[in-house]
Amino acid sequence: MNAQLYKINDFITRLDTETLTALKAISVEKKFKKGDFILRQDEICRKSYWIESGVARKYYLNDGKEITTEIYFDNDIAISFDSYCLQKPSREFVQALTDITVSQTDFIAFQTAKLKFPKLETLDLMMTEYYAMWLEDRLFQFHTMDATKRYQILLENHPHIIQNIPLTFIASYLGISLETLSRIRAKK
Amino acid sequence: MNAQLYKINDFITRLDTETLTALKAISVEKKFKKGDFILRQDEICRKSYWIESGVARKYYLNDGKEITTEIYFDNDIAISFDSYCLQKPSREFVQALTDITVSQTDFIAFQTAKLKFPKLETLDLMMTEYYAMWLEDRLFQFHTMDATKRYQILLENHPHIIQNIPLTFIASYLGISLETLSRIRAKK
DNA sequence: TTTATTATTTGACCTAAGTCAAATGTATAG
DNA sequence: CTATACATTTGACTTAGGTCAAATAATAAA
Repeated sequence: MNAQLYKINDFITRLDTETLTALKAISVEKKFKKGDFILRQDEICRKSYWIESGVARKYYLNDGKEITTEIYFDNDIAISFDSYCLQKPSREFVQALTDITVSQTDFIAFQTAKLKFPKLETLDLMMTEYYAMWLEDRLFQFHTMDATKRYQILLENHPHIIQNIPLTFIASYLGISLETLSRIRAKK
Repeated sequence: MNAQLYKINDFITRLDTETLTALKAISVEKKFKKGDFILRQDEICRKSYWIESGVARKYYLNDGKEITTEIYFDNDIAISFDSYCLQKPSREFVQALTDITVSQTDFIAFQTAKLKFPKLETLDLMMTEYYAMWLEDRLFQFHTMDATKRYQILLENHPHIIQNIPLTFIASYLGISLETLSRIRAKK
């Protein structure tokens, strides 16, 4: 577990019960089936989705081609970030890749709860910091590593990714073509 | 100006004078000369640097080669993000590319001020959201655009960048070689 | 099962961008 | 003003990865 996740975990375990209760009060468990859309392009992302089980992905269309930007596993939070923050139409889709269970929290309810429970604002900040660090790391990979290296790192962090997920999504997530990914896998 | 910047600006103009005074009280104006290091690798990033005038860059070393990750202009905030958030040694350098003036704010002083003035925590969140959106956009460019397109977009957003800044830094920032950038410029 | 349908692999060829090397241009220090 | 260092351009060649097309696998549906 990385340092920021540790920090977040630690913070949550120290939360007072009132704050925790308030958070639980605005969250609902939901289920989606494989292939279901959790969010579509042009919709406003009015909820955050904490993945309890299953796999999902986020993607957008670029010249009609799907570009997968994130693959979500257990304990990841799925949102279209700018759509959520600014409550504007999303450029991205979020889709279940397997049957999944999520804990869904309403944006407005969360904003309201933060006013009463300032520690939720701190939690929000910490999670946003975590996302920014994740983006920095991903950008670093695009900036300095070739396709093979990026694939190796993905495998190290998510060895199970090859079991569940069609290659197209993985290739797109890595920013390479399907064929190139197939060739990388064939070697070694 | 993008929507998030607008949101931040709006928030700042509505801040009560106590909060504003508290923020000013922990900020100091500083000057650096061209070439000076504002932050070195392995140092902890204990300050944030609001650029008032001049140009700076952030970079890290990868196999002995400098990779420029960000170029800062007026009103940008320079920090090594994870070093600042986690107060751990920085992997990045921050260096003045021209003589610059910054408003420098101490990390610990800011954390303390946030406890007394909760609106500073909200401001912190908004600025972190802004950084995450900026990273998402940059990642999008690496994910979907070729070198020429990325250069064009950089030029649109920062037409003055070619006046001041050596090509090596720009090429590195765009993730391409110096020679390729020179050829892109020669065309068109 | 058999047949569709969807995933993955493999081959042949092409292109964007990298590398190495040399030439030219532009600053800056004496 | 000249010399030395640094920046940029240009050329020749290489390579990672893309594209298009066809061949297999593997699933799901009938």
